[in-house]
Amino acid sequence: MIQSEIESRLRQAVAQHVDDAEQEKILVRPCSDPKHGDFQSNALMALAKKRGMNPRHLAEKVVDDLRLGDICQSVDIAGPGFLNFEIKSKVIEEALAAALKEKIPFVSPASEPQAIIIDFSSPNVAKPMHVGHIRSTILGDSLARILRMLGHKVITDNHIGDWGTQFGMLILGWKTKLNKAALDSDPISELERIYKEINSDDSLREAARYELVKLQQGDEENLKIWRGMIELSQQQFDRVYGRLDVQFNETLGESFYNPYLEEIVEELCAKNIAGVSEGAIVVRFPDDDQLNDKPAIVRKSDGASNYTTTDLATLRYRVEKWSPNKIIYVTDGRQQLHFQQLFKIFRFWNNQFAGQLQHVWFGSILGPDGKPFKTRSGETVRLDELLDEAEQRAFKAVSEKNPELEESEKRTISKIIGIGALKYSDLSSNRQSDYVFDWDKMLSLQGNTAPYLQYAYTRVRSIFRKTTEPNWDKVVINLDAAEELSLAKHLMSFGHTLEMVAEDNRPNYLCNYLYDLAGRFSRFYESCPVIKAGQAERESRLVLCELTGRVLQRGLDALGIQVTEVM
RNA sequence: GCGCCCGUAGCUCAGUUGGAUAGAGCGCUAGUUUCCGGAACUAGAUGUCGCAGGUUCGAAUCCUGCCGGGCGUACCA
Repeated sequence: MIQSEIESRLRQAVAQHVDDAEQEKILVRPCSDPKHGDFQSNALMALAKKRGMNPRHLAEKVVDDLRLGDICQSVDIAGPGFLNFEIKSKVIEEALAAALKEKIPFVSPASEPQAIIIDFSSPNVAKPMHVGHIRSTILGDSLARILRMLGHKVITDNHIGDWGTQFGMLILGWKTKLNKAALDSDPISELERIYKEINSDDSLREAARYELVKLQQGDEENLKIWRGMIELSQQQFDRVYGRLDVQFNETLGESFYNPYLEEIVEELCAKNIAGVSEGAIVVRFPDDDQLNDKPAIVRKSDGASNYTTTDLATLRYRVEKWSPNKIIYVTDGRQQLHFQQLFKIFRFWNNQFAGQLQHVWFGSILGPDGKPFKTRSGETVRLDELLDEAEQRAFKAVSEKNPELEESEKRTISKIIGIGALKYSDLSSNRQSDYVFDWDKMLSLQGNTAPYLQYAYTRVRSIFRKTTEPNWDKVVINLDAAEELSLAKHLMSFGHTLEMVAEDNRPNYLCNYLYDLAGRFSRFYESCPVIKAGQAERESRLVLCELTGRVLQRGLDALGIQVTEVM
């Protein structure tokens, strides 16, 4: 990568003048404004400031020692100490030629691959998956794809909610209220119905608790019912994940960790990490300004453990099984306090673990009224119904645009467009913002949407249906037009964009990059004829088309979105 | 009360170590098609970046205070 090459040479040059320079802060970025050049570095100003040096003077000395003649046309110092680099077009042309041979163009694998566990989705047994699961599922899957693309070993881990007091009610309902026919036709709705029926009747509370105790004590009948509910739920999960094209390496329920909960609480007490308070066992954080009045319960006063304990057991299991460098939890922002506590307790408890623990949180999905997204009747929106609607709306759009397509082809395309639009609308905004769910916007097929990117891809493919593919090894690349150079330079920063996404766990950087790419391609497409050009120019431009197509396809794939030849 | 997050164009949102003149889409106005998919492209108008201080050569970004909103805050996850 040219960018990282400039960066490493700049670091060397800086080291000759500032021996204690923070190397990792010396960064080279694409220019914010192309008139300044191709790449820029702002690092010297901060570096000089911290040491009371004159930034401009430092820049001059560093540039004197910087050997970039083989890459750069020019290296300029601007304003108070910006460094601006202009790349030789020959170097760009060589980079494109090299990219044609790379498996993933413009991406170099991480120099130190890491083992990273991503915990996301986490649906609950006997409940329908709903909009609340969509952000976690889509974000987590995208992060997994991106980290894998960068060469890391990723373990996707689905932590299923298969345990808790609700199972007392569900088992009681199963035994006394179950409608077999309804269970056969729509098991999840029936499970939801019996749960609600029991839950709304206070007189059944004791009986439900009794069923729960029996389940916890290993009663055969109740265990069988419980396993049946898990099985039915897993079928539902698999259908949804299949439609979303999401896969997990590991799927374990909370119940898997039940055998370890007691020993963990005892160990925490033995190590004086936890203590008794108001009948419960809690961990306190007296040394932490933020948590000193926020104890975490690890055993409730009724003797049962809660999710903090389960999560500790899960953490220990994962650390032992996978020895990860990093564990990422993708959940709603409302769980921030829980994860702060969890990570702190785990550090007290297991001080050998050197990996990172990250809580990657996201905001809520709101309806058009600005309140949490619900159906008109106030129910939570089921995920399968949401996917149905996305596909139906896309089908309508595809049918209007391309009525002559076969029915089955329209179906296939509208799945790609509909699911893609849904995913993209979620991934393209800053994950920490709440976002307003808007069908028309995500499928409006204009602006920063998946269909716009997919459309750009179909235009690339359309060109190749009308011409013969050149021998890529022999094409002489020659970039003259401003639109060609603008497109080519942007293509080159694909890998850097993925790295930034991985750094902050923010796929919206990639969305912005792809949107920018599609725009540059459209401008190139408008002003640079490909098929009608003479052979040399045509083949050179076909390289740009081919690489744009590959980067769009890989980039969308990193978001879990597919492309289509026609739409 | 305490903690976290948010407040950027009429609407929905971006904004990469603090960095160069704050950007998109929608909507609005005016254009572009003998040419590879017009689901496109070009041009134009629109901002006290919630308010007030501070740090800095430089602040939407960092610090302090205030206003407004969302969420969390011991036995749900």
